[in-house]
Amino acid sequence: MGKQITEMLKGTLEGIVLALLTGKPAYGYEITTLLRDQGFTDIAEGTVYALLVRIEQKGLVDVEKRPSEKGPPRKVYSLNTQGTQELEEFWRTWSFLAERIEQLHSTDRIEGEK
Amino acid sequence: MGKQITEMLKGTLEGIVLALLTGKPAYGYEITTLLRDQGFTDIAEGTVYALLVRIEQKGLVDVEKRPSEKGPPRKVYSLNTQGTQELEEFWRTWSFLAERIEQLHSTDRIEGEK
DNA sequence: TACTGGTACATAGTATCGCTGAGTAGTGAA
DNA sequence: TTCACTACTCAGCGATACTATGTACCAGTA
Repeated sequence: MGKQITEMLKGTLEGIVLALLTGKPAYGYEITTLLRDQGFTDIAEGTVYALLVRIEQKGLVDVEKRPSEKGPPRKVYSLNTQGTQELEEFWRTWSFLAERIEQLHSTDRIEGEK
Repeated sequence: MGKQITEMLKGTLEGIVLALLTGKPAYGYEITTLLRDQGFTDIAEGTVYALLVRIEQKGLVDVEKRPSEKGPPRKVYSLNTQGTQELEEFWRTWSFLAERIEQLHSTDRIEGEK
């Protein structure tokens, strides 16, 4: 997919992860595989963990440590009130951007047909 | 709009500018005002000029210097073949991302209604 | 003349964020 | 013991947008 997606994920990946956490707490490794399942095959593990540290420090999630049947204990993240607000703000920002870009996309196509 | 949009623009602003240039060459100052008109009110002039330098160095645009009636000469940028290809790649990447995020958005709304 | 404001471009320094690459550790199966 | 999967951590890097500032040209006006 090239390098474009890397830059495009900046600012959106956080929202994507917050959205994944809506209603269903999850731990880092689980989130990574969820992302891979959804088509983001190239997202590095390290990226996800770093992001989780960030949103925890921003106070957007609550963390609970739980033992795992296999492997080290898990850190389970769940969206709190502040995280929910941040997610809503994310959707507003995303919609703003997406609307304008889609508009450019359609006018581009019309130009192209001339 | 906060800082979310700043991060979200990374990777998309270049595509936005390339799209603006489709079929109609433009110069930096003009592009800045175009962006402002389209709702991107907070984009700094410096950001646009830096981006234009970048896409010129990448060879995505052709540049022509033209005198202005008012003020210093303008640098008029026009999309070339390579730029057009880059823009097409941008649309593919954007569609990939937008589809997945919109899907998350809809499932989020459904979750929220429960 | 001096000043203001609009036009037009440029750039040094900073912060953010995702990626690379490597490492640590626990578990179970071959 | 070796491998593979699970699970988390971290140092260093590169790309990009923002801040702040500067240069320069022109027109109107007090």
